[in-house]
Amino acid sequence: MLPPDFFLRPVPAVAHDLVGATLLVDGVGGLVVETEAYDRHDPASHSAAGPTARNAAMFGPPGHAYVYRSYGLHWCLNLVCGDAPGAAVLIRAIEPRHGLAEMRARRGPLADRLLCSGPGRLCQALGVGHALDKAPLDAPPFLLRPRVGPADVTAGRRIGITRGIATPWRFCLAGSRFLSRPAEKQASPEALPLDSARGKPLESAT
DNA sequence: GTATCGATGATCT
DNA sequence: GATCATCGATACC
Repeated sequence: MLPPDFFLRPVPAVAHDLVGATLLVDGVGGLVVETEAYDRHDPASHSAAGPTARNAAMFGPPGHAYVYRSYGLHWCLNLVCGDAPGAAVLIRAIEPRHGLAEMRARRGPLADRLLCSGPGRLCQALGVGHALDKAPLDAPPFLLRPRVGPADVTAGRRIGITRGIATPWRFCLAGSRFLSRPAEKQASPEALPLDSARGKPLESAT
């Protein structure tokens, strides 16, 4: 179980700390390896324009799920959290650890690395759908266990959005083979000259 | 390896 | 009518 106030902190901190946590739905799931943070003052967020029927869960109590349909065919799972209403963490990828047979039955006979490597894929693999919108995360079918040891977590730009693209609120477990896409290179001081020559440096958040 | 495109439907302008 | 917090197939390098 997670500490009671785990979800009451600023969204980027929660998104960061969810990397390495274990997430199961009816016993099926594994290690969270990729997350993204969204909040009310974020043009990329569903909550940016205020409460609507779809995003109601984001304005409800933290510690509950926000599940929405994406592109008409996929489901995406968020964990509502933050120190103000309208914030949530999108779960983008999981390293499959439990219920592999169930996942393959739902997803097809795919390679393990393709089972949960994307927000739509993981929802299909774990059986997450609209029925779990607004469901509490501290009760069945959910099971959330915090990360045990230290983890090497990278921050980078979020994926698949057209606004707020500079905000580095995507968090990945470094070196994981189960990400939806590779993590961005981290701007370490020594590598800066090389990285700058190769690509654009991250712009600052806000 | 990257690029592009169609599926498909709720949501919002 | 346009826009998606996506995925999988296909074409090409």
